[in-house]
Amino acid sequence: MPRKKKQELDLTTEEKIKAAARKVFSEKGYFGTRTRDIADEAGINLALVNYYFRSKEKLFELVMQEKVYQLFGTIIPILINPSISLEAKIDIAADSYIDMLIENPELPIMVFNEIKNNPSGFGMVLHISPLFNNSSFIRQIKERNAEVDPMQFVLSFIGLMVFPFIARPIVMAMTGMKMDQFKEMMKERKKYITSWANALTNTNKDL
Amino acid sequence: MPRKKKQELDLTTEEKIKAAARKVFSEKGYFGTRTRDIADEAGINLALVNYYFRSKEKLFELVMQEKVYQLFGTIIPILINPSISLEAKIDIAADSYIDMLIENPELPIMVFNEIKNNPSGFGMVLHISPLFNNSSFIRQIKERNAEVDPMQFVLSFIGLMVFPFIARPIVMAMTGMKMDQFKEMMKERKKYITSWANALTNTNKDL
DNA sequence: GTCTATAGAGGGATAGAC
DNA sequence: GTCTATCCCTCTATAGAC
Repeated sequence: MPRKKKQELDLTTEEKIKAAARKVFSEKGYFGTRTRDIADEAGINLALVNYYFRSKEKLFELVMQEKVYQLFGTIIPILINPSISLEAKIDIAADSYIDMLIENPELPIMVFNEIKNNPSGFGMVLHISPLFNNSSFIRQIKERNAEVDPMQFVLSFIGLMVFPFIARPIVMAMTGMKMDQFKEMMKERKKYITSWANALTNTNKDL
Repeated sequence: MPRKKKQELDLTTEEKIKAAARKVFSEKGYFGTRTRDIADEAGINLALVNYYFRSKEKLFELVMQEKVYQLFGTIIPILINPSISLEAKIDIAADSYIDMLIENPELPIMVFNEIKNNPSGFGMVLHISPLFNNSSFIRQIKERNAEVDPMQFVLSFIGLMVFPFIARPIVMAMTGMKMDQFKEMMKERKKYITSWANALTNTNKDL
């Protein structure tokens, strides 16, 4: 394998195609993407897409598996780790998860939309993650405030972080924000989310 | 126009096609939909789709305009109405908006995804809605708690209602919920959202 | 208005040369 | 491994009979 000899920075053809596929599938979705788009983006020939990955569908499944793991596999391990306190989980998750989303702003809408198109296909990916059912996160929420439904809280906590990215085109259109400003706003949002998440677990005090 | 003579419940062909288009476009998106799917769903001939609506694209734009109005046009008037108090807005919006979403669970993901594919196309639809910039909702939030950024609050409030519908396939897969249970959970969620939204505007008390 | 038949373009996949 | 050329199916759109 003498491929690293000449140009250290160059990717293999296979990696070029995968990188192009990640980009184009994210932007246009499965049906909106033509294999020709991927080949052009990768700067290689159309036939090579099928040479390395049997079909458009196989390539898409590969990319989707990565995306699903990126979207869920990065936050669930934090939340179900029994040796981290609830406050620390909220802090760590809000900080690192939003950073990840800022780097991948189209990840949530892409994953949720494509899963809607093929819900059965991703059951296997998700059974890795028993977030509900006796995870430490759920137990910690119950201990903190027995009147808060843990599932409602999880939905709220994740939603507070993820939703702005899904609504991003609308938000930017309505406010006139540019991409940089949006990202700045999301960094600013971290502190709201941690304080609000802490408030949410103590709801009744406010009523 | 003797079309109501025989069967009062029957729709005109044009309405049948539009209804079918709403359903199929919602489920499969623009590129995933074939005009044949719409014709089959409507129980009519393929050629009639082009007879009544010049093209697939024109029909899609028509449907999208309806969907965008349904998703935003139903909540924004409530929020910017100066004669409703902040608490009442939160109550009314949480109640009626979630009811609407329960009736149209695929509406948010459909709209957000298709807008992502064509952000420029919907600028005109959205300029109707100056939600930010001196609306009564923004002013009321500022008055209530000067330390809460109104935009952050709006994002949170809308997100708490909308996000579960976007994540619905995942939530159902992870919890084993059926559709009826999901809808029940969302009705239950109304009271969390109102209490949490009230708590969010008073964040600092909890820190 | 509604149908059948088909034109015409586009796109996934592959054969075969190099 | 990489390219060119092309097969062949699918899909939008329309022509034209009824």
